[in-house]
Amino acid sequence: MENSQLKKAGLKITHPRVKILHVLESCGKRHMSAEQVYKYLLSKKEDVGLATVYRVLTQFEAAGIVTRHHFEGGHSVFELESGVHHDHLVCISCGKVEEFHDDVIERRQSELAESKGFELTDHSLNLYGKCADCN
Amino acid sequence: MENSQLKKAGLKITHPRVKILHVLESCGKRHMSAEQVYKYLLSKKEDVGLATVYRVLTQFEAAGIVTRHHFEGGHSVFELESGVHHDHLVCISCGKVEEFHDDVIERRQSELAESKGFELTDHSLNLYGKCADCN
DNA sequence: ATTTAATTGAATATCAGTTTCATTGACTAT
DNA sequence: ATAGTCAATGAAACTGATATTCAATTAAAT
Ligand SMILES: [Mn+2]
Ligand SMILES: [Mn+2]
Ligand SMILES: [Zn+2]
Ligand SMILES: [Zn+2]
Repeated sequence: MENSQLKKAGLKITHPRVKILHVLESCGKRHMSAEQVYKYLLSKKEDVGLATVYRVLTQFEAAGIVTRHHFEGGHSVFELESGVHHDHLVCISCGKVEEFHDDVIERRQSELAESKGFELTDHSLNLYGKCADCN
Repeated sequence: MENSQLKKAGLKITHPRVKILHVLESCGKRHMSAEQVYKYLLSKKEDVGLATVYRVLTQFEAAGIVTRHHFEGGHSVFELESGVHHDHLVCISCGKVEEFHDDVIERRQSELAESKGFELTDHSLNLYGKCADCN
């Protein structure tokens, strides 16, 4: 179960870590801010401090358990690492997030970086617009 | 000269606004944070408050005079609106920023959004890596 | 020159996120 | 199971980027 993930990452099996991981796995939203995770836990009467949520999410990121994204508006959102790289399409009206992966774009990015002499380590591609429901 | 840009945007021609616009046009760096603009002005003995720099840059953005970007690391960077859309390649080591435009990527983005039923309004694509000098 | 509404700088507030520190709790070795 | 040890926690204080408030100033209109 979840605990093996923590064990493998060299993290002690603590109540907050187990709960936070569980939220990410089972609450339905794939992309959540620290604030959202915290409030969700509160609503479930789980007693976890906000500082701990931030700390644990950062540890999970370092351990490769989650990925952090910076969408518009400053605050980070986290999602369980799926193992498959993808980018995001975000509805500016309702906040819905769709994921996509496009080989053509990925390849072009690499070519571009190479042509400028850059050794690419990372990229972020976010498309913003209004989703079908919000139009 | 610069003043017509302000006039056109319906902004009064004030000392801070003229100075800030002038920095963006003539200081050499195309991409600057509010902090950088502020310090540059200080170094030139121009007496402009930091709050004003933030305020004016935000007004310039609303007026379409500058574009704001959110690169990794929290703080916004601004550049004069060139009229030509482009994306960015950022060196994570020295901070150098290269601009690029790729029709293939742009087209694919539109297609992707459309296929998901999104009406695209904006996007941000940033590539991060180490530039030739930093390798 | 006078009027008036916009703009400014300094100080204060905000907001997400981080750090500190005393307390609690998870593993380890009996 | 028990005790010992060090990591993890929660609350509160702090941070850094940016926004807001407000009294004083200033650009434009008269
Ligand atoms: Mn995702
Ligand atoms: Mn640019
Ligand atoms: Zn929507
Ligand atoms: Zn570099």
